[in-house]
Amino acid sequence: MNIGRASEKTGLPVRTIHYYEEIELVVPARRNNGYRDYSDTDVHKLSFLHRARGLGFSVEDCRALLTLYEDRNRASADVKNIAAAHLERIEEKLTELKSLQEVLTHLVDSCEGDARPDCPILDGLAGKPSHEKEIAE
Amino acid sequence: MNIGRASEKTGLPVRTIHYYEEIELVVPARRNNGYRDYSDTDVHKLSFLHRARGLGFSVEDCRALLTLYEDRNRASADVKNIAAAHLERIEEKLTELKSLQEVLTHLVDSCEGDARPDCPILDGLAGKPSHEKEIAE
DNA sequence: CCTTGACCCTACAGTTACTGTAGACATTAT
DNA sequence: ATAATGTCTACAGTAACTGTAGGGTCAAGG
Repeated sequence: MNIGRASEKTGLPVRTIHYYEEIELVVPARRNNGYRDYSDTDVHKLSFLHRARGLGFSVEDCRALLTLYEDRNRASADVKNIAAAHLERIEEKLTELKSLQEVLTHLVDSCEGDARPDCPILDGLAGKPSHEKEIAE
Repeated sequence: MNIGRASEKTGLPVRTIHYYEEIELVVPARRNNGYRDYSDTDVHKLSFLHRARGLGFSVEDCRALLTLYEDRNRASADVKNIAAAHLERIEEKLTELKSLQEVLTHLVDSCEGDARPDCPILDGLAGKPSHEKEIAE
């Protein structure tokens, strides 16, 4: 399929898809007229990139993860190691997201309506346990 | 405290902390000798930035979130709207992270040991329901 | 067949968010 | 006192896009 359709399907801007070809992350086939021709597999990879990049994984992280996708015919020990390492990072991110969510939820719930100059919940923004006090340096 | 200590406490490189001053995200006090002097509040903000950036929020998103932190003395309707909007995005990210986690977990579990050329779990990488088939374009 | 509008191409420049380095001053350790 | 370490500013470089210009391609209507 053409790049425009691939862009629609994946949510990635055309220019970004161009870029991913340039850095050899997703290199599509070409038609006789020079147009890029994206397979469904290519589109999967692009969707995956959209996701993973949006979650703060670097392009090189993504390259490693895409390798899992492509190297499934090869020795799986390496594949497993890479995947496991990324799983750990995903779990960390999950924990952090949840705490961010909690803090914002409290913020919305408890500061609604009236201003509270010293709302202690905000201290949680940085992940600091709420019982800690500010200590002047 | 000095920038080096702030760097240790937050996990952010010194150069990045410089940058956040340059773009007026976290502007510390200065000592007589010209050294930056970070308060605990500054360190909170930096830790928060470290987190939120790692989770794929843009610097401008972070600026809005830090505004919540600083503007707690002001009208809270705007604050609430901003926080609520970000909560939605956090929930989306949570969903995506969880599905990424699930896919990688299956990958590690089921492709362990022996190579499976057509492991259907990999299709999930792009978030595609597993019953869908590849259809040549 | 011709044109017109939507889509595609490459190439080059600009932006965001850092990151590295150099040269100089300040502070701390021996 | 001196050496190591920490900090300063300023400028340059990198990663990951993003915008734009100038031109070719294609499908539909006249």
